[in-house]
Amino acid sequence: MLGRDYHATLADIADAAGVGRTTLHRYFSDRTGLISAAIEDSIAAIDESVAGAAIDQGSPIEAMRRLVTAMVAVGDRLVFLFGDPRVLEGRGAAGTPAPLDDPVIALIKRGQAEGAFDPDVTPAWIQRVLWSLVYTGYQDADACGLARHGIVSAVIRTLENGIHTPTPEHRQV
Amino acid sequence: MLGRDYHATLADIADAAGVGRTTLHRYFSDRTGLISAAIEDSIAAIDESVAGAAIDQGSPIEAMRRLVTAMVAVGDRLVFLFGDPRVLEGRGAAGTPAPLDDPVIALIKRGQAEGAFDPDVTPAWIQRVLWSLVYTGYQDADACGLARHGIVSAVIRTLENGIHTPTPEHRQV
DNA sequence: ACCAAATGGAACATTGATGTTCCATTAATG
DNA sequence: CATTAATGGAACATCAATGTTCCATTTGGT
Repeated sequence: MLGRDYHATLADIADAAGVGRTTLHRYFSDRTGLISAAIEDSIAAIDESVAGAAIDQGSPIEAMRRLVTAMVAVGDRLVFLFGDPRVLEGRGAAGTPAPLDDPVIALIKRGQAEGAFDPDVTPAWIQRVLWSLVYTGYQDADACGLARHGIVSAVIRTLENGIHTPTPEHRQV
Repeated sequence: MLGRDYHATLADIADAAGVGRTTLHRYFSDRTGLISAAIEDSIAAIDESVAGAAIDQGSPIEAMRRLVTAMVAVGDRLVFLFGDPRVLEGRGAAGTPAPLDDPVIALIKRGQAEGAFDPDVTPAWIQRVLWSLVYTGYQDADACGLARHGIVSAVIRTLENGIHTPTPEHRQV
């Protein structure tokens, strides 16, 4: 709910959750508390999903495909956390830099070192591209004529080859 | 300003513009009026920039490169118009579908027909990818170690080739 | 210098979201 | 069935953003 609209009213959220606004306040002291709880929950879910992808193992390309799959699976959490820059704003200096930044950057650097990924762009750029394609795939799936299960393959395909017609050596399954 | 934060306070906007809040109200009857004016202005600027790219001429790849350049040049307007889905929400049925959808889709279809672009994904998907890369490039330029002038080339490079190490036949200038 | 227009600040009413309190109703547990 | 906890609704105070009015000041043109 907060992922779809970060400024949703507490009344709307309560309605969407099927509870009264009073009950919502009983569980979360104030709006900040609710947001914090949602952030913690989302980070945990994302961490778990990404950890399951074991991106430090196997070939970088295969690892990246597993990562995309894992990210799309928790797309709603990603949209919530990173869709509105204000969500994670107060957390920059404090603790976690971002839930999954470090292992992803490590994977990208490994892929560049092994010759799998474009070495002429920064790892940070590749990371943003990854994120933005996952976001786009998850967010605009229906607008792009993509079925839910088609998101992952479309994201992987475009992430790996861009929009050019694939060359034989880069063709994937 | 509204592009950075769609929910910016009128007082903040007035401050950023270097005028008093009263003066702001004198030019725009209410917040809706201000938003509308900003939308009109942004659409005009985008239309002008994209028209200058003449994407119906030349090879699809060259046209797409010109389009990316034109889009990055009006990145702030794009961020404002499409960054928050609420901005253009009330305009769906009324008039313009979106300022530049049709010519871009036409370019993509032409590129697919001529064998330049991946024919196995929908034009709508390619369009979203294009938009999301431009958005990412414009928005996160500094976080990705990209100088302002490096955005266009990074976006084009990744859009065309993905994150794979480029093959000789696909290498660009 | 003078006048007209525009500006910015202050004060005010209004609105919507929020947080709180109280109470009736419902669900769960013995 | 009786007791207890949880729930949802209503009412209220608070606060921030908004829109309005009024007035002193500044700006620009003559």
